[in-house]
Amino acid sequence: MPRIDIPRKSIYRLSIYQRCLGKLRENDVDTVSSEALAKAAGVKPTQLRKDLAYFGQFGTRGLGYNVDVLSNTISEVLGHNRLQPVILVGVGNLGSALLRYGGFRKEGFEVVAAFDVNPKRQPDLAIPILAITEMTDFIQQNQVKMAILAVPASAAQIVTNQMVEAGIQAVLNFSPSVLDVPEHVVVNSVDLAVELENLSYFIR
Amino acid sequence: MPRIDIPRKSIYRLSIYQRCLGKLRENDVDTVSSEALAKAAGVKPTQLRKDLAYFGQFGTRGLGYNVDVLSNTISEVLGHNRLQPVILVGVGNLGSALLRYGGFRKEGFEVVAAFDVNPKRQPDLAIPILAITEMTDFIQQNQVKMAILAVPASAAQIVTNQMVEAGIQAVLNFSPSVLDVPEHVVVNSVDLAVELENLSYFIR
DNA sequence: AATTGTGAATTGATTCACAGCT
DNA sequence: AGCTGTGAATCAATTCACAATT
Repeated sequence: MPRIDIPRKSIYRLSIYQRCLGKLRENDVDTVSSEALAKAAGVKPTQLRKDLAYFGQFGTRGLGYNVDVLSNTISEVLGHNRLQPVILVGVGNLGSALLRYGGFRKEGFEVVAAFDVNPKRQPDLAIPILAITEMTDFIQQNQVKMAILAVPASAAQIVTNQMVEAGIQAVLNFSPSVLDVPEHVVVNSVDLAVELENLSYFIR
Repeated sequence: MPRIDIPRKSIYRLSIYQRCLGKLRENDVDTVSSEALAKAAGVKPTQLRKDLAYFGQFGTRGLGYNVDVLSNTISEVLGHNRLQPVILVGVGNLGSALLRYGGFRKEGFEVVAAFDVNPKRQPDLAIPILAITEMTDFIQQNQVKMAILAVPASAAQIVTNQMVEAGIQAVLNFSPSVLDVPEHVVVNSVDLAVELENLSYFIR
């Protein structure tokens, strides 16, 4: 599978298309043109078609795309047809908000456990909050591959090393720090302060 | 100022460099080479130099960069020397976590008010939570230019229109939707589900 | 001797333009 | 006739290679 040399941004856009297709589905639309879908996703039609072309041919010339078929195909490409288990590390403000945030499940992810240095009880949450010392075992026993990291910058690299050691292959990093990971591990960082700073540059 | 045609990613990286410089400062380092700083920021030295070159020449050949000088310069470029007021709209799980998250202030942003359809009291917060009907006036009276949007997808576009109408020029969007805004408004979107989906693609 | 600053080369992503289906 | 799929062309970002400077 030529996962390499497909632009990462294309993969991002696939998720956006997927969400737009979901809405069309709800409205019982069954066919959509690249023009209409692109508009909903905020991109150009040619870009949408190019993005899809990396994975095959899913449309019908003269007609457009079948909403269900395309949606299923994208699900398959993104590899989230079955529920993917995720752990969350760092149950501070942001961490606990993310736990409560239901949006993941709908998209095929399940936060199966959370870890913190001091695992104070959060009784309104269905998910167990465990001591960080139990993390390695948990990852290994449950074959977890994905982690959400919401610890302070000072702990980020240490915790990451531990997770990677235990078998984590993908990290969604909310800590304001640059993580150093081996080749085979993917990191996506969401840095709130950086996003704000970036915006402030663009307001003249 | 040729703010146009400077890659947006360069601006992002400037923020990262800035943070690394902060750490060096704390450790009383006063000179740093492009190589060392680039390493800390997770980029190549040439890229760092190119990024800086968009704005001028700040280094000394044979020596490197003065940490204070460079840091101040970047602050100036990013335009956050003075505290920038920000409003937050949508005080749900994510929204209230963001309010509690102190990280913004340190980086030059102050959340001056929060808005929600039903402004239930959150007594532990220093910031007033106001009805969304008061938003327009507040924006205009306080000349607020930046907003953090944390409402559900269904409300996102409507609220955005209202904010933009009132004078907001930059939006940090946490809602899972593609926002349609006029030319002069900047949007940065952080879509948690999309980030996870993206990661899940890369774990074979 | 060391390290920046930068034009040229390269690599990558987007858009165009149109051939190919239905 | 309409809309997809795609090679070619353009546009953008990164990296190289080295001249310039301290």
